[in-house]
Amino acid sequence: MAGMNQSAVRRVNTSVILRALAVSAGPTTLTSLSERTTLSRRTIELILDSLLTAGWVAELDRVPARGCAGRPARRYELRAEHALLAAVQITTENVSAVVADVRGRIVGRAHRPLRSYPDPQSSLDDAATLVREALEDAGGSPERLRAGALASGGAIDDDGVVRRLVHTTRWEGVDLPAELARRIRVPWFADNDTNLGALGERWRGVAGDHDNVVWAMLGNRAGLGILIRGAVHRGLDGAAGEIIEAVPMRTDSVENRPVAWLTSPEPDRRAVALERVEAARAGEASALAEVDEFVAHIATILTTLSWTVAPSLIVLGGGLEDAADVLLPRVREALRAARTPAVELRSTALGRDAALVGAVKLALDRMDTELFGPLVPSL
Amino acid sequence: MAGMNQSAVRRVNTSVILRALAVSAGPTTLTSLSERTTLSRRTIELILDSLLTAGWVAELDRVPARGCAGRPARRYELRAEHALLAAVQITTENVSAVVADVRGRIVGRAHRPLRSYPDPQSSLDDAATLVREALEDAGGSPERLRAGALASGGAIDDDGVVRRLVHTTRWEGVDLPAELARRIRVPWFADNDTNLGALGERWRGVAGDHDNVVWAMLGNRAGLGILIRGAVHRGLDGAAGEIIEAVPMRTDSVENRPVAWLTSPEPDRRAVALERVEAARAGEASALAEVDEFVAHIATILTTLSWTVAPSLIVLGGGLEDAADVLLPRVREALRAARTPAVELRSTALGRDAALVGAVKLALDRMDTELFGPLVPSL
DNA sequence: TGGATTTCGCGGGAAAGCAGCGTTATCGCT
DNA sequence: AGCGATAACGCTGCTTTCCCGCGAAATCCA
Repeated sequence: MAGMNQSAVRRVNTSVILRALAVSAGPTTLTSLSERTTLSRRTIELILDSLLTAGWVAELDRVPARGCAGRPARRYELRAEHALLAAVQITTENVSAVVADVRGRIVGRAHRPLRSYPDPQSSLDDAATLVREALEDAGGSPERLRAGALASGGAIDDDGVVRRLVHTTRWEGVDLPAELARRIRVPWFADNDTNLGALGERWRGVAGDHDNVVWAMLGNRAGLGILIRGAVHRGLDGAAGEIIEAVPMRTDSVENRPVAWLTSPEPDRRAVALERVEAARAGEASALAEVDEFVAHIATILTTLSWTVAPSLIVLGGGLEDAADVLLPRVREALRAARTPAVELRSTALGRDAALVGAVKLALDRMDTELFGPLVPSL
Repeated sequence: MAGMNQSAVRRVNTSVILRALAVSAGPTTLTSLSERTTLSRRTIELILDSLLTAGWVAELDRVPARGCAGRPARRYELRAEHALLAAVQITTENVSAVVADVRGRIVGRAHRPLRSYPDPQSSLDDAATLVREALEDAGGSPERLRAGALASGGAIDDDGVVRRLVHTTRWEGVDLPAELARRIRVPWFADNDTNLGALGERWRGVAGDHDNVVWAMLGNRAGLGILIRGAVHRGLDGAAGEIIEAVPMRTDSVENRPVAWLTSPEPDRRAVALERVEAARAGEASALAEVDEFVAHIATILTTLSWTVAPSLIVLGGGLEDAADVLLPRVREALRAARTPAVELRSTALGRDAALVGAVKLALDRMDTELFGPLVPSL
């Protein structure tokens, strides 16, 4: 229940202007910023001054605007490379890292198989190494790195602590941000990979206009990423969306049919699944039956979601996108038959990068908060 | 993406001070307000001045503070009766209205059976009449009424329009706020009764500290009210929580056993249900079996919720509270057996008034926004 | 070449909050 | 009853921040 003062106003307005610069494609003029932010020209002038000296913004040459009269406007541009963000994803098989600028453009990458998944410490060592490699790949000096975020499986709570993970207890209680900050000295954050998938999809993928989004990976592995009012919803102990924990998987269940291996991290299994999908495309009866069964399974889960979370968009990802042509129409039909609300169903636009893109966004948002304070007076 | 200016600061701070006055039990001093809001004494002085002249705040006599030295402080108090809020609830059987002050104290009531539920227009006429009666009961002049809110069953979207209602289509598309504003000329708002139950429970009930709450009515009638980050979550077309729409109810299903009539709006059926509960308390085998079956049904739904919405608290209401001693321990046990996250389970503290209390809170929040503007710059 | 258009650059002013200090009223102790 | 300690009052002056508006500057177009 904290009040506001003028410096809070300045912080908010600075952040607003930075965001306005970030969303605009090219250079921007004072007038355009003024219109979009409802702030006066003078105010923007002053704030841009401090952003210039801080290095966040560059002033470009003045160029006469072709085709319209008037004095040429000063043109400003976000120096996207002024700050770099790191994102790492750890799966059971691999660890991959990207380094991105504040616009979300990925400027460096690194990828390798994990030495030993069950062991948190060595995995986190690998993660840190990968971040350094990605930073080198980006050609960026380490001191430009401002923040990082980790995407991992399992239930991760609001503080980034692993609360639960299928098939192993060795990660439980690991404080991911703290562990990573020990290895690479910037603020770190962590979240579930499906949650970050949803976040990424809203930032740079297919979920742009939607405030309530579910990013769904359903199959052999299963998890939901949930955005409510545009923000990740973790729930108690990060359990929101961890449906794989809900039911112990039976060997005879749908999730163990080959087609459900679409979501598997193992290439061999994925290949088998894709063969089944191809067979279904070709009209082979047994493959079609298997797909139908799988679709029914997916539709059951999504129907439940439609009457509880009721997102306006569901994004299929985690491998399912490779069978989008087969799955999407069938699942849509099943949802319509179940008379659910008119939820939109799409395939991921980011593919395997979804969680990494979301992790970049997480790091970016948190960096913003650290620099400018919370935009909202916390009541 | 709107910037902030000083008048926005003043609006925010005025609202912050009003809220601080509202939550404090007795009269409050400048110093105490200053500490709680982190605003300077001077600022609070000035804002209280305008609130005094506007009638929102009263200054009380100075009384020496017993037991501690120092000049007696000026004491201010929220004039709770300065504004009145109306709340109406329409069920299939009844319509009831309350009038409350800004503290949420209910100062007037009215209640009567509904003439004809399927007919929206006559039902809304009844609702308007009841509000006038409740206002009379409160002894308040109509011009002190500032806003009103309606609680109704069914899927109600963000604009207050009924999108879906079991067993009838006659309410579909009815713009509840507009219809009520035609009859009683204040701003009106509408929401689902279970959503408002959750909101009420967080404001004046058992859910005070919890940000993610599910208010659950499960049985013959069924619906979930969902709070995420403290705010009502409606979802697409208001479908969030409308689980009764998910599955067509079968005559042989659990929801049609007598014990499930706990949630029925019909007194006769409720009486039958309570008899069954009493029999179970007495240890009668068939009643116990029925209760166990009902508990399993409830636990199934709540388990699903624990892995999707993952609230930190689930409140049982809508009639279930009358069997709390029987249901709560059994459902808790079932959830524990299912290894769900450690969600808390409680019985409603507001009982049948939950939705009405929540409606008062809804009207209050919206009135606040109308008076002081949104607290957050909308990005 | 000159009018129209658009932005620049800056001075003045208003709104809001903050810091600080002497004043005032009360308590508790002698 | 008197006196120091205490805590709030009431005010002046100051800082920060934003807004308004006007003359100047730079460009386009006829």
